[in-house]
Amino acid sequence: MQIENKVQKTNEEEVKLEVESIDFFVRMMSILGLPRSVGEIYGVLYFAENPLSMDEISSRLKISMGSTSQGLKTLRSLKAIRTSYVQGDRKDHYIAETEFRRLFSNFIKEDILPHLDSAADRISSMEKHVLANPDMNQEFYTTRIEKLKRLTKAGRKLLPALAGLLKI
Amino acid sequence: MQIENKVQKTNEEEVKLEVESIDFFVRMMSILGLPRSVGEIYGVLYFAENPLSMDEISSRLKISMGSTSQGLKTLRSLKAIRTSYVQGDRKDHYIAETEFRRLFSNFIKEDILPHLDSAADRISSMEKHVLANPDMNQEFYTTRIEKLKRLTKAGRKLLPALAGLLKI
DNA sequence: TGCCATTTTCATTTTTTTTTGAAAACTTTG
DNA sequence: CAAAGTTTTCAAAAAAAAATGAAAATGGCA
Repeated sequence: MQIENKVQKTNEEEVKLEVESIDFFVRMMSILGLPRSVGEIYGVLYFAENPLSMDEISSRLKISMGSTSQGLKTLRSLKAIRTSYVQGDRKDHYIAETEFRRLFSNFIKEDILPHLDSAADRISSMEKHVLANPDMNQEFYTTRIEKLKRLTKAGRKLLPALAGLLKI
Repeated sequence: MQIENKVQKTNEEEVKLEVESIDFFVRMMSILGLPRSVGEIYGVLYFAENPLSMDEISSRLKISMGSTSQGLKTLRSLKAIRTSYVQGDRKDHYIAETEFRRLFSNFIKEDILPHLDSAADRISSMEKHVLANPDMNQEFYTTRIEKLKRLTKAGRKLLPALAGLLKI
């Protein structure tokens, strides 16, 4: 009981701040194509002074344990949060990882680069189709395919470097 | 009739190439959060040797005129396609813009920067809530807010520069 | 100007994504 | 090792996003 109390947002400005934080991260995450609940959870954790358990998160946000569990899983896999041991409490507790640099780097590695890999395969298969048919306007098609190659190559180089440029 | 014929993909390799192109761009666009139909349309146009009209696109893809019109609108607003006049045909005709550098730059300007603008407002409002309540752990909250500021500032600088780095 | 071809809009339907909630699977500890 | 506490999973429900298709708007030209 006293533990819960310590963690509860009691004053008005704190509540308002939390609401804005949630709103902020819901939008941020939605740019990255992540579901609402993921943004909400991160939003709560970002301004939490103490580690929060799953049911504290779930009840503050009024979302189900299922969603909360899923959302925490996603955030964990992006390394956007980490667990933290809390004395005398059996539940897992979570805190936000606030180094955005690392967060982005993980997002790129996990959610973007795999697409680029499969893109490379598809491009070389396109190439085969063009070469297989001498009737096709080779110059036109080859040029277009070259552009795709350059695009994916640039993406593969640039995106991982991007996180490094973020001096946050 | 003869015009339609000229434009029709007649041979097998061409058809296969088109299918792969569509698949490629559907995935690319979905990374950017754009709907399937937008990727399909761009995929058809990317390997089209001649400008295509809306109904050619719609019938090749077997999607409705409504979707096609919407998709073309999106692509136009991203400057990913442009119209091209075709002699003796009253319909509008479209060709793909293949400079990805410009394409990305437009995407960032149109779909990302507006979010960063509204983010800035929200952050300054968060700041007010923290300052309004002296009971709050000022150091903790101020640090977190600083991080958000740096994040959005970095985004605003980095993202537009990103397109410039793409030497495609 | 009025007609016809073409494109856009938008209410409705379809599809996809996300959330819920209850059951199953773990985990800790008495 | 059993019982209670906690977390995960997953089928079903709800919500959100996208596509359809028909009506409205637009545009060109005789």
